[in-house]
Amino acid sequence: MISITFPDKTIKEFENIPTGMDVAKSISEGFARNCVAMRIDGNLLDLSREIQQDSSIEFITVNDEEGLDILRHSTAHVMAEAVLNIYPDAKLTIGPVVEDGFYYDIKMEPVSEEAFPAIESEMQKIIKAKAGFERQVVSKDQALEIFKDNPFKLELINELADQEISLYQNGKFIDLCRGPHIPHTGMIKGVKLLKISGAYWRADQEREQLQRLYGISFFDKKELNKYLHMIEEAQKRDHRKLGTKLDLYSFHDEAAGMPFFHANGIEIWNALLAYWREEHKKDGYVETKTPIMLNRKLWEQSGHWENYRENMYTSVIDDEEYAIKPMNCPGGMLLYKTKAYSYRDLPLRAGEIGLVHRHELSGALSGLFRVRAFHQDDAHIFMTADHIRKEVMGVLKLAKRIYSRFGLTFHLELSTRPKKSIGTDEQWEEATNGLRGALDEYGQEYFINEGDGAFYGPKIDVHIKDALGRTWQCGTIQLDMALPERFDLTYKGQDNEKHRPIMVHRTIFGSLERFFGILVEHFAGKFPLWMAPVQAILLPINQDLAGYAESVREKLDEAGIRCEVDKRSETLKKKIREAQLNYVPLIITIGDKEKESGTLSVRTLDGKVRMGLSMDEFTTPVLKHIKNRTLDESIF
RNA sequence: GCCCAUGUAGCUCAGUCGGUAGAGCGCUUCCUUGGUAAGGAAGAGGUUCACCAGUUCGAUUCUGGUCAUGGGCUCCA
Repeated sequence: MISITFPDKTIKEFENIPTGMDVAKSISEGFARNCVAMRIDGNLLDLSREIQQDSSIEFITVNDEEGLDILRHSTAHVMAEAVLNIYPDAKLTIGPVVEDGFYYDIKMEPVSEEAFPAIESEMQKIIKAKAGFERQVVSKDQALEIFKDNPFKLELINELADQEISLYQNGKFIDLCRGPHIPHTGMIKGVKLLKISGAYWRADQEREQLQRLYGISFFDKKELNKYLHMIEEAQKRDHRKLGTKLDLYSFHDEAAGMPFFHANGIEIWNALLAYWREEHKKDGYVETKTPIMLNRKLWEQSGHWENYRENMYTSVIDDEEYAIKPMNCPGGMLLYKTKAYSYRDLPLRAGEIGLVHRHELSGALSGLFRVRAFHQDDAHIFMTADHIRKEVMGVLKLAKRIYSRFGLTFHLELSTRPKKSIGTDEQWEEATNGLRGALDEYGQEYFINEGDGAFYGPKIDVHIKDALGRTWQCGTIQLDMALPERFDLTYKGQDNEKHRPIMVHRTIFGSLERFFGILVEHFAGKFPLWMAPVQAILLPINQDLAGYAESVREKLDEAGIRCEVDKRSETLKKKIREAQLNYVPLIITIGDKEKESGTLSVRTLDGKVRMGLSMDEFTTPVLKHIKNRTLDESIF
């Protein structure tokens, strides 16, 4: 007698060693409804396996993330079957689970999203049939025979080891698969096809173009609706839409990938930069500026001409070839070389808001997130090996200060020496240990990407997390062992000998344009007071008061509050509504009472109204709030 | 760069089975508006439907190409 304890504590006893199907059957009998798969001795398996008597079994329930992945992978099979039913000539390739759902790459005639309803209704038929997923193990030869009409599967099979090729069958549909799968298709309750795109077989541009169908599924229809609602919410804060609505920036065919910033956008931009400059000054940075166009010879010296040329914009001037900078570093090298340095001058922290241009592939462009012209908040820190730990710590602390100002959290990743790299083992060890030491001392947990560093040195990447939980790589701290060498940078040591400084490239925002876009989506357009393009709007309740409102605007403007008057001949109700929709933090109504008493009546975005504030009672807390750059919504 | 979709007024979009275009918002003017989420009326606005060719008596509509945008792929030393 063998007993198995199910997740909901029920116990089922078996006469013999149970098979997975026995377990599945007892689940369907009501012993544990939520079971989708099991883990035996640590291996994730479906419910169609033999169970050893001494196995340690753990069940994966629908609430587990793993359970959801199994469901979605099974849904990919269902989708593939549905596609085959509709397009018999289609050839399946692979169908994995991804972060938000699953996809299946299929060789078929290109289809558009118009095909989704038909595929979805075909999938519903398969789901309603509640066919069980059955696992079969066949020999390689048998597998080759079964999939003889599908060159992609044949390629996959031929790469597998000789024994144990598993197939999964639900109804008549059979697919090559490692598993595991849910017990039967009926467990798929909410399913939706999301998008379609082209993809290459084996991600190789030279090989067949496939159709990649994306979908998502849940154990519960409500979960699906919640997910679809979340997508809708994310779309509402799309920075491309909000940029138009809030009059921040625009894009034009005449300069693809090069954003135009409007007056409102520049107010935010300037607020960001003013803050950046203030924080960097505190940390002992100096600010520099280098030209955007530099002679080819410089790029040859830096190595960019050899390695990065296809991404650079070039031009010929007076028979000399020039390139627009894709990075700021070579210019920074020239700056360093204008002086002789003593060890006492180090560390030297030189920042630059540098405008760079990179000719990204046309298909890669996307709003402010992927552009061809952008500003990097770059800085180069020149130092000795002894400085590494402290300097890197300094950057981490600075990054934390700046990110938390926006309510952004972050995680850290350390990338180590790649296969193709320059420098000696000792140099890499010293550099990597420096970064690791700084990370350890900083104390926040970090991930390690072995071999993911740049060829010229190891790096720390900072990934921020926005209000929707999405992550973005913004900050980076890269040690560079190549450029100081190529440009023969030196400093005089205590020993009166020339030494090679160590250099770090670092950014906090990364690309200002991209960070701007992230902030728009993070705040959903509702910027904190210190960043808001229009901080206060004055609404005269009738046209006769427009002149007085203008005089108030001048006073507030002088006090340092960004302010506008809505002079339109509209009702107060409408003006307030529109100011709210544009997320103006301070909405001030001007009527005769206010004019007579010289006071202000202010409505904040939380809907609270304060009447009869004197100019001082208004400006003092507002200016303090702006100066503190707080996220706190309450001002008074 | 590759695949699919899209490109019509400042914005969001409709439309023309081929006969030179519409709505709402916005804008202008007038009337209104005296206190916290959309007041009313009239008017202007498209070098004519991204651009360039082709078919046609005639193209915004059909065909081809180009450019741009969106979703992916790839790329992001």
